[in-house]
Amino acid sequence: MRKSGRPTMVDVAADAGVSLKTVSRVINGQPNVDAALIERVNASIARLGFHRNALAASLRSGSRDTIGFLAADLSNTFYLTVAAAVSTVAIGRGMQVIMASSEEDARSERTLALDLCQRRVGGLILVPAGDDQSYLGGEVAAGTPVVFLDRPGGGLDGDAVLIDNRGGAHAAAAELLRDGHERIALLFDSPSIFTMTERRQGFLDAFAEAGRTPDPALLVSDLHTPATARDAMERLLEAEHPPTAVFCANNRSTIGALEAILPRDADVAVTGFDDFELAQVLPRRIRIVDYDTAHLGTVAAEMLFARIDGDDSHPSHFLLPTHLVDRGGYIR
Amino acid sequence: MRKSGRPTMVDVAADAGVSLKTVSRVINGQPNVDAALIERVNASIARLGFHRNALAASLRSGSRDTIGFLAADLSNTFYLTVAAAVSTVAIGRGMQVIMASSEEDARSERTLALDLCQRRVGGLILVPAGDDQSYLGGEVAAGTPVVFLDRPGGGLDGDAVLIDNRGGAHAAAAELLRDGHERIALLFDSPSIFTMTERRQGFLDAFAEAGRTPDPALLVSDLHTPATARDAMERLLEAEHPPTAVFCANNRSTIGALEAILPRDADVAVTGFDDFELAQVLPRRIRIVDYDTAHLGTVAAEMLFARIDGDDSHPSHFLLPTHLVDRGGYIR
DNA sequence: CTGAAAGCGCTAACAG
DNA sequence: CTGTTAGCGCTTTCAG
Repeated sequence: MRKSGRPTMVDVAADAGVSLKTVSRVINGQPNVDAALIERVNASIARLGFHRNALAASLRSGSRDTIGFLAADLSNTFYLTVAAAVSTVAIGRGMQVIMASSEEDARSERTLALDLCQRRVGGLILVPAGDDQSYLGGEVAAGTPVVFLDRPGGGLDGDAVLIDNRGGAHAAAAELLRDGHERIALLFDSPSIFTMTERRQGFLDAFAEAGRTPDPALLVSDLHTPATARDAMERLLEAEHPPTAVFCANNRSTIGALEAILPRDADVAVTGFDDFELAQVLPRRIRIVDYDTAHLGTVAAEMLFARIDGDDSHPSHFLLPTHLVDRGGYIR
Repeated sequence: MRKSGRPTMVDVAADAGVSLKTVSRVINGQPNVDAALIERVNASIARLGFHRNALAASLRSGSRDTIGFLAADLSNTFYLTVAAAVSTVAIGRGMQVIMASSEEDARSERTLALDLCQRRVGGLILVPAGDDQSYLGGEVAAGTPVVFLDRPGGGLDGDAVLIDNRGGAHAAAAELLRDGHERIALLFDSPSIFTMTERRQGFLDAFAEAGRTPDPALLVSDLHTPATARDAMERLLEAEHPPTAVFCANNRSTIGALEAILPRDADVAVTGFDDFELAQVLPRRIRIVDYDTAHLGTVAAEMLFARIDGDDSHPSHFLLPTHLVDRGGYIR
């Protein structure tokens, strides 16, 4: 009967000598089927090695059984951790996750997001690479909810799940100021990145509140890698008036700063945004603006599923709290 | 015309005043369509905000446009890195990746793998959690290729992409022996894990080749976390005859061992399997059995696509080479 | 170059 | 409790 490889429900029905609909009922666990028939159908399913085609099922029923997660950079541990959390929530709901990465490219983001929509995902968690997501307007209107993650979306009204970047940076800088530091450096990446401007702003806010102004010579931007951050830190340390403290706006900057500070045992207090592996093993104590990365994914997934379940309240922004914690610092 | 939300190709055809088939041709870029009609159809597509339903397309055509990646533990950076590499290859082929995690549970693995097959993935990359994948026999026979990753599968003939665990551990131990170490400890996780028994075997092989036998008191197993590895290392250091070197069979063990060794500045040479973030910043030089994690994913994806493209040669095993490298060790 | 008809494998509606 | 009939949205024949 089966012309092309896999057995279908029609084959099972023929084999079991029942109707197609009875097979469907058995497979979907619907009530009101005679026990003997259930037995017979199950036997045929096993004998033929039948597996239901989920694509056909969802085409007909219109149900969605996957969600999309479009990261900005899947090679970044941060997004991967988020992705794992999203996946856990989804699987708990019997759904699976299609993941993709825009590689921080706005055009890729658009292509991939629309591609996911063509696959009729039930919803989309999106880390914006570009600043305009209005191209998703049609999909959202047609009932595919979108939740922005890590960065707010543009041109589209949607939920967003963000780290409290500004609050965390503010707390870090305020603490350094309270500790009496006069010269505090700031190492950060490109100001075109949302999280970077937020963290810088938190840093500056703390100065403003203390009635202070940071030395512009100590604010270094465009540090994309630990190596560039290390070089920048080395220059600061060798300058005439080196900083007594440094705030690193992401973990790549922190690692780079430490690569400059530790070998020369420089007397500089270090506070960094983002935790990292092995921070515990550092030979000196540093402060970290920490947060629960996985929770970001969990919250995003839960918001998305709430929308899928029909929540049509006004789009909201969730701010993930941060905490200042100690890392490293064992006695040598 | 559109009763339920999204416009369909029928709607586009009606709007453009052409047949359904013409719309299909335009959308799929098939030749032999009048330029004026293409124009008209594209205008209608834009006006209606049409997006093709990829599910319906692949149901009818039988084509597959996703592959499945089933990791053993998506919260582990290793699998996440692999996943990212797989995704990159897939997207380069216009396919997307559905990811899931069995959480090291054989039953979950089975459920999720079969679920992915029900979604008609074009192929499956699988990190076995259990030791029997014969349940996939039917799917493989029906044309869904499977590639095992990190661990060989059981009960099913399939390609496998593995790290050269034994060779890497062998090289590490041989080097320590050449360096004259008499007492070399081995810290590892459960022997029920494939990679662990392979690495232990490589370690033991090196001893055998040198005509030596390791002290059983220095071989510690079942270290699942850095904390337990740290405790084990502390006990070894405080014993009557402490080791002069330690080989840690995974990065959790390495981190734990360092947490014991660094604070007391113990004179123990450290070699670890698996690199880790921040290994560069360590205050002392250690040796690492390193390998290209992403490449593992790339190779697995390429093997899978070769199968999808019809390669029906005998299943093969790919062994990813390892390299001994220095980490850490800046001048204090 | 274009179109009408059939059907992928399943579920939904409505009968019996 | 069971079966028959449509039809999801698209691609694939096969005719014009």
